[in-house]
Amino acid sequence: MKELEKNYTPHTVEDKIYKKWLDKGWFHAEVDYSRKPYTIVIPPPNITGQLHVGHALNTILQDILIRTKRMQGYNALWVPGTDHASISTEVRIVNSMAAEGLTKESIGRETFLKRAWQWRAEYGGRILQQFKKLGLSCDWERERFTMDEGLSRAVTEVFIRLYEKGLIYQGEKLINWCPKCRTTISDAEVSHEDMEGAFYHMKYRIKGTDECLQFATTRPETALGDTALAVNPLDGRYAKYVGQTVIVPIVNREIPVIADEYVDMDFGTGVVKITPAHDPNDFEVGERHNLPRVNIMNDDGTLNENAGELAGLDRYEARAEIIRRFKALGLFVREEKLNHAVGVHERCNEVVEPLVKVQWFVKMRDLAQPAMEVYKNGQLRIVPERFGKIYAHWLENIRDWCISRQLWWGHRIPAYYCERCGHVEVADAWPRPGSSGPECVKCGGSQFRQDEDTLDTWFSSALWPFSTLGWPDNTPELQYFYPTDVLVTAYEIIFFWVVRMVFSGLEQMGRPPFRDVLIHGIVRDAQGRKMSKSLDNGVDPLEIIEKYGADALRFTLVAGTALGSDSRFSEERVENNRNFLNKIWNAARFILMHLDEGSRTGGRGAPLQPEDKWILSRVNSVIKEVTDHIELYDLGMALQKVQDFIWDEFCDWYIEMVKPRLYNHEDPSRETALATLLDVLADALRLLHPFLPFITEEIFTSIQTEEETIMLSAWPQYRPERSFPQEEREIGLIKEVVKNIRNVRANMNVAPSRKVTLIIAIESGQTQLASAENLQAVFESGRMFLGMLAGAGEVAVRTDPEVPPASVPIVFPGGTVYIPLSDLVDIDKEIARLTKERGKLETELTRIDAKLASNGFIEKAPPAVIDGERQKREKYAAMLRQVQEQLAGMAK
RNA sequence: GGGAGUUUAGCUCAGUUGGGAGAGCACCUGCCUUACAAGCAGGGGGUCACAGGUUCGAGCCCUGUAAUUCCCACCA
Repeated sequence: MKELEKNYTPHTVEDKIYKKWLDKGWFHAEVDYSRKPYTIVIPPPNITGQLHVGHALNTILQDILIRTKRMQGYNALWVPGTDHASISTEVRIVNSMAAEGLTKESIGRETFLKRAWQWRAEYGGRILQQFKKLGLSCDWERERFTMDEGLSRAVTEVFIRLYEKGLIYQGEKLINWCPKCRTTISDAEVSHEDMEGAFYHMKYRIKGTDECLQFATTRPETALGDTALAVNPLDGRYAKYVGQTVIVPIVNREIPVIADEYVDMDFGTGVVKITPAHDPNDFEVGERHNLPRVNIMNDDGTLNENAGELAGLDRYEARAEIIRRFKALGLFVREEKLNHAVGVHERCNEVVEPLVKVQWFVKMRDLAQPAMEVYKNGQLRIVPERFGKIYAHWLENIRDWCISRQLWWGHRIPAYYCERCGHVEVADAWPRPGSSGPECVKCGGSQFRQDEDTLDTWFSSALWPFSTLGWPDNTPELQYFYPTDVLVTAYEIIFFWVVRMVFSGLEQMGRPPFRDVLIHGIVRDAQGRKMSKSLDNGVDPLEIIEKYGADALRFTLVAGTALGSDSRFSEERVENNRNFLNKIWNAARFILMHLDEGSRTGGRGAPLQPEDKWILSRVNSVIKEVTDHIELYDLGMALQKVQDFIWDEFCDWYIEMVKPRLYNHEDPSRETALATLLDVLADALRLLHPFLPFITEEIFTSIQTEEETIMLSAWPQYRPERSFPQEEREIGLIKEVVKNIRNVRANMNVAPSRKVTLIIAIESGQTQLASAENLQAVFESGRMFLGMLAGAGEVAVRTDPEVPPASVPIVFPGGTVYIPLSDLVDIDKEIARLTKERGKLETELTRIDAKLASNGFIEKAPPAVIDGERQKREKYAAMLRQVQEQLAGMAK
C-alpha cells in the first residue's frame, strides 16, 4: 500500500508518469484490423513556435478525445508534427542574420538553406518537447515535419497532378505584394484595416481643350501608371467625353476616357482613374477594355523607371511629390479626410501593394465545388454549426489561390524552364535523371533551370492529413487510418487551412480528410483581451505548469468553456482548480487510510446499503452523461459533471455517510462500503482521466493493483442493473432533511457540538416517495446519518399524529421532523424562518392556483404537466398547513 | 456594406427540443468535526439588455431597438 502525501504535488509525479507511458509505448498505434481506428492529426505548430495557451487548449482538447477513444477500445492514433512555416521562419532567420550583418543575398541560397535547417534542428523540436509537458498522448514515433522527404514528395506529386489537370497554372495577374517581405502573399494573408487617409481630388486636362476632368483618389502616386479615366456609361454628365483623350502630366501619357459599369455615378465625381497594374478593380476594367498595364513600382515599394522623374522615390514620398507637382500644374483641387480600409500583410503589418506579376495559381472553382458539396450533404460536419457558414461563405467567394512565394525556405516549385526558349516542364526533376540528349520538346535545348520560387506554406499543410500517413505511397497506415475522425482547430484558420485540407483530401484521396471539424475559441486574458506581445498579457503555460501542474492547467483551459466561444484565463482560476485536484487526492487518501489487509481484494461482506446503492446509481448516471457530452464534443460540460459528482455527491455526502461504517471494524458492511468507495472512485477517475491524465494515473495505480495503468483501462459503461431509483429518492430525502436541520441549527446559532433531539413524525398513507412503512424504515436506517451529518442526539421515529409541544417543525413530503425548542435558543429567529417559509409556499401556491384556474392551461397543457402541477399543489398545501399550525403554536 | 456572436447574481459563465432562475469565485456567519482550512456547514444577492408579438405559460420561439465583440468585403 502506498502512502500518499497530504497535499497533491504534481511535480513529483508528472514527469515520472509521462516517462512510464513513453517507455511502455502506449501512445503508439499500429495498423490492426481487429480494432476500429480513431485518428487525429495535430495542427502542426510552426517550428519557430513557443508554446502558448492557444496551443495548449487546442492540443488538450485533442488529447481528451484521443484518450477517451483509446479507453473505449479504439485503436487511437494521434499524429504529431511541425510545420516549416516558410515565411515566418524565413523572416526570423533573416532577422537573426541581420544581427551578424548578413543578408540572404550575401550568403546565397544554399548557405541560407543550410542555416535554416540548422534553425529547424535547434528549435523544431522544442515546441514538441513543451507539448509533452502537457501530458499529450501523441504517437511520437510518427512525428512528421512538412519538409520531410516523404511529405515533400507529396507536395511535388500534388503539384504535378494539379498541373496536369490544368488546376495549377502560371499566369500574369494582379497579386498582393508585400514590399517588406518582398514576396507575393495570398488573399487570405491580407487583412484589411481601417486607417485614416485622405481623399485627393485632382484633374487631368482633356487633350486639345482647356477643359479638365476631375476625379478623386486615395493613392495619387499611382497616377503615373494610369492608362484610362472611366465614367459610368449611363452618366449623362460625361457621355460627351467618352472616347476623348486626357493627358497624365509628368509622364505626359495620353490616355482614353472610357465607359464602364464599374464606376459608381454617385460616388466622388463619378470619374475614376484606372491603374490596371496597381488595383484589382482597375485590373479588371483594363482586361475588359484592353488597356495597357503600366507597372510603376519596384519590388521594394519604390517607383521604377516608368515613373519618369519620380523614379527611385519611395511610394509614400512619391505621393507627396505627386501632390506637390499637381498643385504646381494647377491640377490639384482639394483633399479631404477619409477613413478607408487598407490591406496589410498580417504577418508584418506592411501595407500590401497590388502588383501585376507572373505567378503560379491554383484554380479554385472546380476544387471548391466538391468541398462545398461534402459540407452541404453532411459528410463533413462542422461543430459548432455556425462556423459552417463561414466555411461555406468563403468557398462561395473563393478566388484563385496564388501559391508561389519569392522565398527560399519551403518547397521549391517543381517547374523547369528551358534556358533557350523558356519552355516549361513540370516534373519532380528535369532533365529526368539518367536521361541523355536534348530535353526541350520545343527547341531541343538541354539546359534547364528550376523555378526560383517556393510554395505557400499552406500548400503543404493542406496535404497534412494524408501526407503524414505516407501518401503518395499507398501505405497500410493510409488505408487504415485515413480519413481521420476529427480536426480540432481555432476558428482563426478555417480559411487558411481547413478549407484547403478538405479540397486537397477530396481531390487526392476522394474522401474528406476528416469527419468532424471541432472549432474552439481563443484564450483571452482575465480582462477578456486577446493575448498579444504588445500588451504583454500572454500567459506562459510552462510557468503555470511549473507552479500548479499540467492537470490544473488542463482543467482550467477546458472547464467552463462552451463550444466555440472564447474563454478568459486567470491564475486565480488555476488555483481554484488545483484545489479540486487536492480534493480528489484527499478522497483517495482517505480511502487508502481505511484499506487494510484483504480489503482491497476482498469481496463484499454484506449486502449493499441504501447509500451504497445511491452512489452507485448516481455514478451510473454520471457515466452516461459524461460519455454523451464527450460524444457531442461538449468537453467543458463533461468535465463539469464529473467534478460536481466527485466533490458534491461523492466527497461531501457519500464519504461522510459511510464514515461510521469505516470506523467500526466490527460492522459487517464495512467491507461493502470500502468496496463501493473503491468502485465509485475508480469509475470517476476513469471518467476524469482524459482531462486530468496525471493525477488520475497516480491515484488509480495506488488504489488498486490489478491494472497497470488507467490510460488503457476500459471506459466505464452505463449498467442498468446498477440503477437504483428507489434508493436515489430515499437518500435524496435524507439529504433534504439533513440540510433543513442544518439550516435551522445555523439560523438559531446552535453550537455545532450541541446535539439536538429529533422527533420524526411520519404521516399515514402513501406519498409520492413511499408508503408510511417505507418512510419509517428509511428514517430508521438513516438515523445514523442524522446523527453524523445533522448533529442529532436522540432520534425518535413515530407514526402517531400528535404534534410535540414547543418544537420547531421541519416539513418534508410525508412527514415532519420536530426539534424541541429546549434544544434550540432563539425563538424569534425561528418565527422569522417559518414566516419566510410560509411566504415562499404561499407564493408557489398562488402561482400554481393561477395556473390551474386558467382554462387554457387545463385544456392545452399536456396531462402529465397538469398532473405534476396538481401534485405539487397538494404537497405545498400540506406543508403550508403544518407551517401555519406551528407558527400559531409558537405565537402562544 | 454584408454576416455571425454576446447581453442572466458584484465578477466569470452554465441554462439540452418553452412548464417551479443555477454554478464557481467574491461577500457575510459559524466551525482547526482524526481525508482535505487548497477544507466543512449555513446565508444574503438577479424586472434573465430594452420594446413588442406568438402561447394557457417565454431566460428559451418570432419581430424590432440598443450596447458590445468578432469575421468577411475591390467603392476609386
